[in-house]
Amino acid sequence: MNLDPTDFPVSTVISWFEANARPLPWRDPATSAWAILLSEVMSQQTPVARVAPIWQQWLDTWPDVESFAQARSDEVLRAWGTLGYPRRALRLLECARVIVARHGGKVPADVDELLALPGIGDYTARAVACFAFGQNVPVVDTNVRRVYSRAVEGRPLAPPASKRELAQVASLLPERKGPVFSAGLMELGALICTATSPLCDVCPIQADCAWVQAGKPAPTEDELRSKKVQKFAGTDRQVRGKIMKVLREADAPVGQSKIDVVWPDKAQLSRALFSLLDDGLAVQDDQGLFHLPGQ
DNA sequence: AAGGCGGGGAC
DNA sequence: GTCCCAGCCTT
Repeated sequence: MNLDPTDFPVSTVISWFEANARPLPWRDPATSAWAILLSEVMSQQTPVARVAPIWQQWLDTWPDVESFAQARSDEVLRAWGTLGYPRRALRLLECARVIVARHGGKVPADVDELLALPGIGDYTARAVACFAFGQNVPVVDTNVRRVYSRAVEGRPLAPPASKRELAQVASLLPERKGPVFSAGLMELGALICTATSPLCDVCPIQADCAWVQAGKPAPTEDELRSKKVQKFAGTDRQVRGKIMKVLREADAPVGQSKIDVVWPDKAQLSRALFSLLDDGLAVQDDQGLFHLPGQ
């Protein structure tokens, strides 16, 4: 028994959000479009609670896109710290340089122009268009997919991201208050309609939720099979992280011996190191020493 | 469509 | 230990 999208309790979500929104620093109305873009990129796969303090420090160091565009890669990677997926930091630097070089230092408001920027995909482009420029475009992140999947389709697990969901979520958008509605959907997914233990008892749209009405069915075997969480312990990703930590904390180029101690499997260590060089996250100088990229 | 890519906190 | 997180990019 699905919920007809035209019956989705839009105004309930909006009023719930206005009463329960977390005071995230980038929700200050004075936040610039660049600072909002920065918050979105940092929040790609990193919980917002970890992002907030780094975001503040970052803007203290580089208050605007022009100043950041002149930063050196090694400064940027150190400021990024342990937010994870440091390729995002390099793409952010490229992104800022494109905004300065091709958009006169102004973050573009057009979704297609945003999509053309390095590191900006379907979610982030629309989040910036919506939250920085007030446009009524669908903003679909993991929270929105989960809320839509449960409340409208009665399915316990959000399906893998697809273009179809953009149209589905677009069909829910109200005429005027798209941005606050989208922020509300995301917040509902982050605080109430959570992945593992949703707080249905205090959910403002519980009475309309197709999943609740269906008796909160568990995921089917097929749905579970399509999930599959990624391992971390023992993967190249973990080894890369350990090497990057050495490079971030070094005040001079380091020799192979400083890298050898972070991981016992030499073949895997070598593979991880080469992949970092390939990604431009590490550089080897003419004496064979390793360091973060400069420039 | 699938798989790689960090790291920390909740359980 | 497992699971998740305001995804993006390449293949």
